[in-house]
Amino acid sequence: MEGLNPRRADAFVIADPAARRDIPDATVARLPEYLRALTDLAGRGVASVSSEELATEAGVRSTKLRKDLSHLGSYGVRGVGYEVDMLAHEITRQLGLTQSWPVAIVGLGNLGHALAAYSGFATRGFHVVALLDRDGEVVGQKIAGLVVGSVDDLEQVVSRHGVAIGVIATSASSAQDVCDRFVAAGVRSVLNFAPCVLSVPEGVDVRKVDLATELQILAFHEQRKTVPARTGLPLLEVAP
Amino acid sequence: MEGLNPRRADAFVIADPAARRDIPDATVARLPEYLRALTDLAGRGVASVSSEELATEAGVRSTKLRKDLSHLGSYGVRGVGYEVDMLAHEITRQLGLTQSWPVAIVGLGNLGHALAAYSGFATRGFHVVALLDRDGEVVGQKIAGLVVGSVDDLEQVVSRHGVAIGVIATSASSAQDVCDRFVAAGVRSVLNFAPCVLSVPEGVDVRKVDLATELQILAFHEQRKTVPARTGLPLLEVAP
DNA sequence: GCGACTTTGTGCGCGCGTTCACAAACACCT
DNA sequence: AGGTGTTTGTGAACGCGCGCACAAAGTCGC
Repeated sequence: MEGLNPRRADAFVIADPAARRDIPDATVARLPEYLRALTDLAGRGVASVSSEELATEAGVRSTKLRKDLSHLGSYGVRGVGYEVDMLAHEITRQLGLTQSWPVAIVGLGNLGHALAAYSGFATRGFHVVALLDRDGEVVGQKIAGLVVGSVDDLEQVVSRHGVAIGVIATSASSAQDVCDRFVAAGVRSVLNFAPCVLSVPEGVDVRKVDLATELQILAFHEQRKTVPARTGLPLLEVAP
Repeated sequence: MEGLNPRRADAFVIADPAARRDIPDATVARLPEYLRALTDLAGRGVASVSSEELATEAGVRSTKLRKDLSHLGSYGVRGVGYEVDMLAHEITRQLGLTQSWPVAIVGLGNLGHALAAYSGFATRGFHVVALLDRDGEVVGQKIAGLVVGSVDDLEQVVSRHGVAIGVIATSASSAQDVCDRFVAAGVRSVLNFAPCVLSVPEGVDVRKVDLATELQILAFHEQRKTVPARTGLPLLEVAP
């Protein structure tokens, strides 16, 4: 695409148009969904999409999609749309998924077990390099093609495999300890499935996924649906 | 649990101070975390907390916590703090967790299996009433004390158990179909683990959890940390 | 080659959410 | 009782993100 629109100054690096401009967090959070939609479309043999179609596929409004994409640069063609492969590649690059990131999973209970076997990781830019557990019963077992190691070797595993992202699927009581050791070993990105808050130093990112939390948020809205006005009683109508 | 929060009320229920004021979405999303923190504290025997302590426990700033709580009413005592039990009960009530919600899980692959066995559901306001799968190989198996039923019986299961929340842990290709049947059967809250967008009619809430998405967001930031300036080429160094 | 049409990219206004600063309210001490 | 100290609750300012409206830029038909 560099060659298409370069009206001037070909002598200098035209590549990376708005390259390192900081991308809003809200946009970053949606890029994976766009990438997934694009991958779907590519799989169906679609070569080109309009922002309207892609937005529908990704579950957002087309204006929002276009504004999001504008932060990456100008990769569409007016009057036509976006080339699927090219846009997918660009988002892949922006997300840093041109390489596959090595991931370590600690805690192989029900959830950890499922994560280890989750194929979505491998197909979307990650590969699990190590499984660690505290329980001697679990250590040594083979899960999803990997032998579970002892959590005692965490530092060694991190440095040997260059683990970039640590996944914590332990109980809440062990999570902070595991997190501290990840951080001490140099890991600066953590995905936490334990229902607790992790404290980390500046420069370390933590994302939390709590299944019960999601259900509770749904419950809140569900309750408001099923009980339109609390009960029959005449609530005090405080006029503002 | 109905007995605790009786609909009736002797005409003058002063309780429900700012009762049905609409609570901002951002606040609702944090209430589960506050509840978890409070439950932790109660378990440790703490009877009273300041907003500062509770905020630390929940991973937010105290001002944000206080503003959030102010939307529920005035449950603190100035100069003292919040009574743990009372505040926990109030949040529980607001989230609609005074009752336990019946949940059905469809799709018992790795993830669905882990969800079925996840104890966090039971302890935090939900109980799994049914497990459904399409695969005849899986149907009939006993998982976490429940016999897996056929997805063909979905409608029947929903109405018999009064399923309020449907959890979709199928492949992306089956998710929309399962969702449609949930909705048709009267379910208005769906938690989707499949990597795809679900379209639902007005009045139905869908929350999506995508594990790969979370990792990809982390990868974006990780990349920006490890590659301060893109690659070897002489990028324009915009001095900050 | 030119006009009509389509679709992208973006400046602008608005609303929500977060943070700050401070008054209100309560406990405790003398 | 009154003064002091502590902590809550909230009005107000600020910043971010979303949606709208429209200009820019390309394609297509004739």
